[in-house]
Amino acid sequence: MNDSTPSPDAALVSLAVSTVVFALRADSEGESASLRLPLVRRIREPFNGRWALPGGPIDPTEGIERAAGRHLFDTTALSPTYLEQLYAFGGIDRSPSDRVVSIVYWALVRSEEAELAAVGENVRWFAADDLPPLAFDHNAIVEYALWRLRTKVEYSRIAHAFLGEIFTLTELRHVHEAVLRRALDPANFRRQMESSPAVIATGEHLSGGRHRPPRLYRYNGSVELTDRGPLSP
Amino acid sequence: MNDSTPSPDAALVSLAVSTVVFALRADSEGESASLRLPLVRRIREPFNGRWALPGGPIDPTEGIERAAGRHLFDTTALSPTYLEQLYAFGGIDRSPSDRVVSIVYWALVRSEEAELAAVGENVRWFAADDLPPLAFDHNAIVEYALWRLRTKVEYSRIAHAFLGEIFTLTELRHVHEAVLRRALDPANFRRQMESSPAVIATGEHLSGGRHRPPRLYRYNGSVELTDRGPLSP
DNA sequence: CCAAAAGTGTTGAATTTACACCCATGA
DNA sequence: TCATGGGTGTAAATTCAACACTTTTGG
Repeated sequence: MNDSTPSPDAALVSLAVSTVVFALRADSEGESASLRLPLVRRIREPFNGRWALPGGPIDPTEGIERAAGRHLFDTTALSPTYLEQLYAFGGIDRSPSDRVVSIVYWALVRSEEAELAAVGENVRWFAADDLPPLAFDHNAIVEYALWRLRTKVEYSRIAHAFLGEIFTLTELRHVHEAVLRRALDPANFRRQMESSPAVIATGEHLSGGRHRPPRLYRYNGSVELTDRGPLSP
Repeated sequence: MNDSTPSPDAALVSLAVSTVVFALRADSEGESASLRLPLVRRIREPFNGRWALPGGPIDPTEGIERAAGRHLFDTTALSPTYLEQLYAFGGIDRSPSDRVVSIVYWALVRSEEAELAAVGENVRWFAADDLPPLAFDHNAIVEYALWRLRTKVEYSRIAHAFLGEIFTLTELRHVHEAVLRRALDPANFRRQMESSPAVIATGEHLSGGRHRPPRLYRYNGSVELTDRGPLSP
């Protein structure tokens, strides 16, 4: 960026965005849920026919985060509740044909939103920890995104992005448990959450369950969801 | 990256790398040290004459991290001990003339190494928390890099990258104190470091000081410096 | 009234923090 | 021997983790 004149070689490196989108889907019959992500089938070389992360080139008139959101919506009809930059991948052998630098985002969507996704012959959901061989270096990218999600759940409030406006602490705990793949103590989890300013009891209760009606909570809008990089404010 | 054919517009978005380099310099007369970083003066529009982060375009035959290191060496002669990707900046109004996406790295260099930097009319060191108005969005980028450095010092062992092979715990503590800008309890700091596998006592002592000779330590090479992103292994 | 989830209380362990105090050296 | 930084000991405060126990609902 020190040199404002694009080098004559600039066009030889193409720039693209991709997004790793996570949703939570309740396992059949069980209480637990598992992480899933949407992939799109490639319809040209290289890796024709393989599954890949949704994405595409950057339009010169849009910011890169916006480009990620647009490609995601165009291919899957998804609008994530959370979107953050993951990493820029720029190794020279990522693509066998051309040289591509990919700026990858990761995103979270609510389960209801995930239902609306345009699923079809060329768009499908996969279990995040049981993927087929993907195009390019996308398996490694998903691994890294999973690591970031699991790390960040423990110190930020991104888990809320999987839920709606109003939720019970048990629902929130189930999200944490599904992401971290281990059971959490309900009593201690409750105290942790209530001691943080991020969640607020509404005073309402959820009726209709088979047992004691749990309290309902909502997000504290004045608390930032999490740091989303340098451009948050 | 889903579309392997570069769009006809690809050349309209140029791609560059920049690096925020931190070094520690002892303040005159005092015990404390302060963070400094090298900037280069721009010699063309836009922002002609302003100071900016070292960087430049990506060569199609090199990886982006390598490109960052190369530009850094070419303009300042510095070889950092630590280099990690910071963030990709891609807003549409970053540059008044063209559209540039910058992948920014941050780096640490040892003090001795910093002495060797090619300082001149167009390369100078600045105090990290007292910068003039820089070109583009570089002030904001440096702020973010500072935040990352301060955050990461607390849970990783990157502070070692400011020191040589062998060091005393007091030297290491001074690094932490300079980065965090607050005093740390020597007794507790010592225990923290010794309880971690990252540092190992050599058994040697440093003689020549004015007081009791302190023990010398070295890094534990088998412990990763810190996570450097998805490409570490 | 019973089963089961919601929610509270309590205790011991582990960790953090503050600070008193002894040690070893050069001058 | 004294000033000073190197290094150890220790106890209070805080946080964490495990789990017993009480509450509230539907059936």
